[in-house]
Amino acid sequence: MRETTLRDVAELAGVSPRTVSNVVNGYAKVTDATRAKVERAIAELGYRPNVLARNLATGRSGQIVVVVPYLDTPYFAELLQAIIPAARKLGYNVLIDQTDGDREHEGELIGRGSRRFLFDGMIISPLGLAQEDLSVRDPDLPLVVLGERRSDGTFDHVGIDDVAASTEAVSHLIAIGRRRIAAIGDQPYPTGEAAQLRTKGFRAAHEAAGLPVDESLIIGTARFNRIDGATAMAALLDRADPPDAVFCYSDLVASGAIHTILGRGLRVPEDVAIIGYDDIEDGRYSQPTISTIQPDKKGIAQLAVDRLVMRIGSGQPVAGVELKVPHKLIARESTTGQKGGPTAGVHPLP
Amino acid sequence: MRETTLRDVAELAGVSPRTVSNVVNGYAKVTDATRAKVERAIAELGYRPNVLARNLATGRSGQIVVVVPYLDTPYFAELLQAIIPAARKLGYNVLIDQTDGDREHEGELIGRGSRRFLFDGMIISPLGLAQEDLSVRDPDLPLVVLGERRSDGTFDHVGIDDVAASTEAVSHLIAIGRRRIAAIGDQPYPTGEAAQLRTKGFRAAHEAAGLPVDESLIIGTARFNRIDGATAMAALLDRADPPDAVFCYSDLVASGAIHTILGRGLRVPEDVAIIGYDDIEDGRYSQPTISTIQPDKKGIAQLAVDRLVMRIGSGQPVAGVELKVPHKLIARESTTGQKGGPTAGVHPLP
DNA sequence: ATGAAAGCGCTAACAG
DNA sequence: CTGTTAGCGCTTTCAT
Repeated sequence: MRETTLRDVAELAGVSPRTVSNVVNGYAKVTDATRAKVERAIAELGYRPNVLARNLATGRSGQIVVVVPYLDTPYFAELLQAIIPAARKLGYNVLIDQTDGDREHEGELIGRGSRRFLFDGMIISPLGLAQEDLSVRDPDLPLVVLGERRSDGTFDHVGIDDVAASTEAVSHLIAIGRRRIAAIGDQPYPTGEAAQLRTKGFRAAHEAAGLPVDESLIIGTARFNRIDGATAMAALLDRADPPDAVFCYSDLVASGAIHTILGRGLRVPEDVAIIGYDDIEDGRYSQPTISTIQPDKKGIAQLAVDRLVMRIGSGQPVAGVELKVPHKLIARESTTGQKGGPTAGVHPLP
Repeated sequence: MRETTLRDVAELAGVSPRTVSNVVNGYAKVTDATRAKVERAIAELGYRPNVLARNLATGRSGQIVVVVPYLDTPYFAELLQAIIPAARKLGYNVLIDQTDGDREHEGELIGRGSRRFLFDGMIISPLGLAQEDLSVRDPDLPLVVLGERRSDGTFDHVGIDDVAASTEAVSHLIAIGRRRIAAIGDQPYPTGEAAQLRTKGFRAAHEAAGLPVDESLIIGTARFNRIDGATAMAALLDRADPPDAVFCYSDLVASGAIHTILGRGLRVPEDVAIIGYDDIEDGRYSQPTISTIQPDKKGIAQLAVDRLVMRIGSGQPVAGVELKVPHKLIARESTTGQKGGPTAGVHPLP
């Protein structure tokens, strides 16, 4: 049995396809009488518009793609969890791509290539792409960039103020009396802008407190994973003069660092205080709970989707803007040492 | 400037659209000479086929949708991470939906409703849907179900042998000398089949060892999250006769339980041994590392995608089958107590 | 406010 | 092996 088409509906309702289309899309003005007739016909036939046909006719797919380096990194998973419903609410389906931080893969995506018609816009959290790479792309692709890049004026950028957030994190460590503070996660090369902003905050906090920065306490890592934190922390503890606090560039790094510290029989925060970044759910349940910088993930998701849909809607190129979303310092056991029940230190959920 | 179309290519190459289509899709036999001509024209014009048009013509979207309850649950994130490349390799794009375990939402999806033409098939990990609900659905939708359901013969089901795996987990606790073993995560109601299978394994292990089951040690939880584990564990420790081991129905539950135990100044595994389920990455880094049941996630992803694509390809309905994927018991510190470096107890990655 | 008709760009049945 | 041609089902300009 053939699927019922718009034409079938038109016939049954005794109107033209044009009118049915109008009713379905709520377009032009339609008499209440005809609208009722059409709607009855639709109900009777169980008609559902064929999205594929509509896509071809309109030249739009009604889909946006979200590109992240890793899906199983809690931060990105949590972000996606927020983006999907926000997009759905505006009538867009979400396609997901993961790139493993591969520069070529990311580059191909923003160049659009073979999947050109598959999505109307893109939200990307680049890892492998350097700042300049972002400018070499399909200029017609509506684009919103997440994380630590700067807009070149052709796309929007949504993120938190990383330097300010990092400064707060390190200032917090100083405020609780720590003086030998290490940083884990620096990436002093073109694609490591995220990391560099955090290092900048690390320095700023020292300067504000009138403390010198021990350069040897800034440890670089290729990625922001647990293993990186665990390894870097081991190196720090092997020193003759280990730090009494560490600013980790992600909660995952913090988790790895804590693992190493506890594994050596030392205590957190008594021997070494730890603060992370991202406020992933794990940090609220780890032992000890992890102090962190909490970006407003829902805010990021909502803003990114709103801007992207706006860009798609406006046929014209829109000037790219920098959008800052609020963040918050969440002090938990890994710096304060205060114990509590399973939800101690958890920021109240909305 | 108009996009170049297949017709433009045909013209430039001096052949018919039909031939260009053949070349692009590698369909019928084409002379090497004409193929070369066409390919040159394609390159010259920078032609990219319009997926939207192709979709309409073929009646297929080239997309599959993966439906999970929560994206930010590590187990699902890790599974998705495996599914996406597997699907991409077979030429399918992946749409992702999260349902929050909402029965209605899941029901609407397998009924297909308005997005009927948007995807050619579905992989779903149902949470809110009971076994019977799965049978009430669009019979033309190629479907592969993940997790703990049974096939009703119209769809495929991919999963591990939960009863066997659970039995192994509990037998492991018995093998290390524990006798008062609790279970956290039972769900004795229609949508709790996953949980019930694990409870079945829990009983089976006791029976095999000739141990009685203390029914009061089987704790129900609404979900499999950290907070559920933390709360249930607190109740267990409040008893006059607390358990000396706990089988947790997910690693997240285990993580919450450990949080509670350590928070009370008790030790894992000395005072209470813990084993989880799923082998999420967190478990390899938590303190202590968590013993668990490791399902072959890549195997599940590959099998699910393969079967689904096969179903889509065969126009005819295919008899649904039960597909079992291997699992493995991974003993880590939370049961063995052995310490190690950051990767101790980690199952070697492929 | 509604009808008629021309595509959107591709695929595939039907020749040849 | 290749050309011709008729749609896929919807949107949308142009009339009326």
